Amino acid sequence: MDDNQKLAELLFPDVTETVEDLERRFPQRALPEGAKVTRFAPSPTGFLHIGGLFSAFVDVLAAKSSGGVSFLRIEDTDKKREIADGVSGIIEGFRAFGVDFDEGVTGFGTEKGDYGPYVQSCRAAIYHVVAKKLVQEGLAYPCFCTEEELTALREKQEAAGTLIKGYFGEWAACRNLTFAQQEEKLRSGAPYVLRLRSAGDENRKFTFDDQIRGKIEMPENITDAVLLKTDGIPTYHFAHACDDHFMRVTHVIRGDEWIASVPLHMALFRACGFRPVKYVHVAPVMKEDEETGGKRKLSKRKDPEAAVSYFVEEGFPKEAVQEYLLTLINSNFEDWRRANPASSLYDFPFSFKKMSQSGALFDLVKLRDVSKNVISRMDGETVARYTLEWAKRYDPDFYAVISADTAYLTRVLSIDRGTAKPRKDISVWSEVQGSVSYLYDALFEPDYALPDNLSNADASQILRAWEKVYDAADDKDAWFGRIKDLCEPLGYTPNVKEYKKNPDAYRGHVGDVSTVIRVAVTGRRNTPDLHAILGVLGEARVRARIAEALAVYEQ
RNA sequence: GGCCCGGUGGUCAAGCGGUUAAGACACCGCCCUUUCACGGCGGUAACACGAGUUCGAUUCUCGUCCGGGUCACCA
Repeated sequence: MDDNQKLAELLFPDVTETVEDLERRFPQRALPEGAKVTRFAPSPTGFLHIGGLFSAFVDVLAAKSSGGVSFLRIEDTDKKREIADGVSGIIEGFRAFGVDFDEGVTGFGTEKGDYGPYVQSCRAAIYHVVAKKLVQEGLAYPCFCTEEELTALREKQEAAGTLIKGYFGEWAACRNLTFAQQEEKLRSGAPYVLRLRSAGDENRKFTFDDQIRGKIEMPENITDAVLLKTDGIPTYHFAHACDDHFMRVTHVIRGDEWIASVPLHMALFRACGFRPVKYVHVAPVMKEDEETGGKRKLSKRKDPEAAVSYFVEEGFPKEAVQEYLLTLINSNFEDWRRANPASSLYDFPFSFKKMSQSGALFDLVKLRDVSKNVISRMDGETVARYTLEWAKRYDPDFYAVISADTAYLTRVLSIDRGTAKPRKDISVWSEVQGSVSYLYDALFEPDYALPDNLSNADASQILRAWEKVYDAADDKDAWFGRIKDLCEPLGYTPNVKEYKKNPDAYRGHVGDVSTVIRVAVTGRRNTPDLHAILGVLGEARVRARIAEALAVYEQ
């Protein structure tokens, strides 16, 4: 038994399984040619960032569009940051926005799929099998340096002005310990981390092919990175190599802050004898920074809209957020959507290459526009259902009013909807109340102010005349015909063009007459189709409101 | 500082040596219209800078500047 062998036994006496065993336990996936296997791997912070949603979308899009598999893995290797239940919030966020993984964690303590466990803290045994093999092959070694020693090393390098900082070569004190020294330290119970024995050469470059950016050339990794921390838990880097290999991931989609770690990752895959994955480094979602006038990453602390929960609270339909994110992912999405209004977004011919290399500013204004269009395509019933759902949670008072009669709500929200030119005035559910309040007596707060060219006396005269001819049974044309008939006797013209040609000849035109009726009935100047509103309100309430308005104008 | 990435209108972006430099959002104007929201038409507005290469550069090369990332027992 050589020293490496002895060291491996000393370090991992309980590990009996081999890497070959693992290869058999997690066989190659039986997938069609070209199928992509992707994963989204957040830390369980209980918080789903909009950027996370963004890259998760890329994960499932890439998998679905290639006949592959996507899964959710939880990276909880940092016990210092651990919080009680960090996964439920994330799962909830995904559910709210319709992201559906094929495998992986499905809730706090639950998961599905054959390549698990999908929570890293449950995979210690797997990492140790690989670690043992690396030690046996002399590719990893225990390092007993203390935090203070490492700090001192950093300072020395700083002072010496070394170009590369870190634990490597000459600086790596524990790299060349003899077996006897290692054994002695170990037997004395000294804490240690396991480090990679790097075979890299700083003067040698390698290139890898990023799926978005193309070829990137970098110097090889030379540092002896930590593989297992003192507590035996792997670092992100080592876990990445082991997990993405045994979970048979083909494409690692992650934030571009990881580009700098690729040399290490390549070295790790090589040392472990794993076939490297393909990398897809996506740019972060940015936000305009008022202070500097520049761009910065959307920040969890400073920006409420960094959390996906913000969008559900504000009442953005999930479809709107999906569509908007898709436009950021592939800018030709909008054109495709226009051509395929009814298709599932998963049918979109998505491509890594079309993704932007630089971070896109998250544009709430554009989101609202997308949302407005998304909602305009829904029928009244759907809008009612979503509104109810939203209000129930975020606006109980409004919910109490509208939930009393959902059929009525549907009629209210069907006004000017479902036509060739549907109404586009709602972009978030929280705006519904403002746009329909006048259709509820409990929410009705009329503003009887008239345009400057109309006096209270004019209004009263018009309302009194209209009251007499109003017939709730009229269809729209007949109804408007009666209003036109009202015009001339009162000194208005039914012909707007005529009025514009000769304004001094009239007191006003049909528009003014209609406005008076509109203001009296709805308490506002701007509304959707008045005839439809009258129908929804019903004759009794219309007459009551006219009376109320008259009381104001005639006082 | 070393290494890496990026830089087309206010925003998201097409573009891949020759274009009047698309489109969408926002903004402005006009039209349509009983109001609004739509819809239609039009408008303002961009290749960071400097050298090359080339008959010709937004496109290729180099440099400068600016922005971003990374150099942990965090991911």
